[in-house]
Amino acid sequence: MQTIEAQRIELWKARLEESGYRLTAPRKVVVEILACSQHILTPLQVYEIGRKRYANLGLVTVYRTLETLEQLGMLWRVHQPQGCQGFVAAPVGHFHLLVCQECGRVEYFSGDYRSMEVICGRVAAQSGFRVIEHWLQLFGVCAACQA
Amino acid sequence: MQTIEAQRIELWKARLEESGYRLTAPRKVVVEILACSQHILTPLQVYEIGRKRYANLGLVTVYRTLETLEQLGMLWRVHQPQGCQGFVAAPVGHFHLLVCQECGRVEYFSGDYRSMEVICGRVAAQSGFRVIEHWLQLFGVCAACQA
DNA sequence: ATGAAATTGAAAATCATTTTCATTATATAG
DNA sequence: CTATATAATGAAAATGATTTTCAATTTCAT
Repeated sequence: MQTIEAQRIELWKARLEESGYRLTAPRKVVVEILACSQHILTPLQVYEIGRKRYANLGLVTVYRTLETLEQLGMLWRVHQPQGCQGFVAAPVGHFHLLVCQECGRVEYFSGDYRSMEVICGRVAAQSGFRVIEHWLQLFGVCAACQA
Repeated sequence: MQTIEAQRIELWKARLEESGYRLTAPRKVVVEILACSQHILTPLQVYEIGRKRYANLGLVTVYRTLETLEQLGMLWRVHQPQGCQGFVAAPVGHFHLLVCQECGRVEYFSGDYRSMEVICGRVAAQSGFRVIEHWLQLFGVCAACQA
């Protein structure tokens, strides 16, 4: 296959190696699961899916790999009203998340970058804050879950 | 005093009573702390501050009171990259948060409501999602912490 | 192939939060 | 104002997610 997911898997593996991490079997499993998932996955979910492919996988290793992938910018931790344990593939470029509250499906959208800058600038001027980062996230129900 | 904070304390107490909750000493303590705080506070911080005023205060009661105040719409749980245990007073009206990453100070700003609606509408149309809720939050360093 | 170093998984520890439950405080009826 | 039903409390125990520890294993440069 030469899908987006397949490309992402290769990219993530290459990035791990470039960053000095060894390409181990458990790491490959975690990478393959998350690079292909369009749903938010918790560490436990990754562990359970992963064990079907690699029976000896440890939950601790899942936690450690998720942390590494997040630090390297490949994963995002997703915050939701119901909890903040989930991870999804970080998009390439400036995107925001749309999350289905039923099934955890995630879509990426490009916020209006211009107006976001305007808002940040205005808020910075009024508050005296130096604004560093912004979060914009939408929640809803995906097409499949509406049916 | 007849400050905003004093008004908020009275309002929150009244709301608790209206909603059928008893106005107990521990609840008053928690209300008074959070109605006056301009910083994000964790349950443990509320507990520690509260014990100075009411030595017998229990941490469990703090948790329960925070939950109640959140359910009644008076408190917001604040999500941050570093963690999601903090609470602040919910603003009256449609506002977003600006959070100082050094000290946890919070300011409220009104997002551009119009353009937010536009974004939600566009994203809904493109994705097939029914969009229910949005989060917009800015992070930075407040004036005091920059000095 | 070899060996140093990184990585692993199991078990134990930790930390925040929730549940349980006997005791206490509240507010309402009398 | 007192009695009383009930809500609320706090201590202890339980839970659940995450982190630490550590001996055994795997990886990869030599």
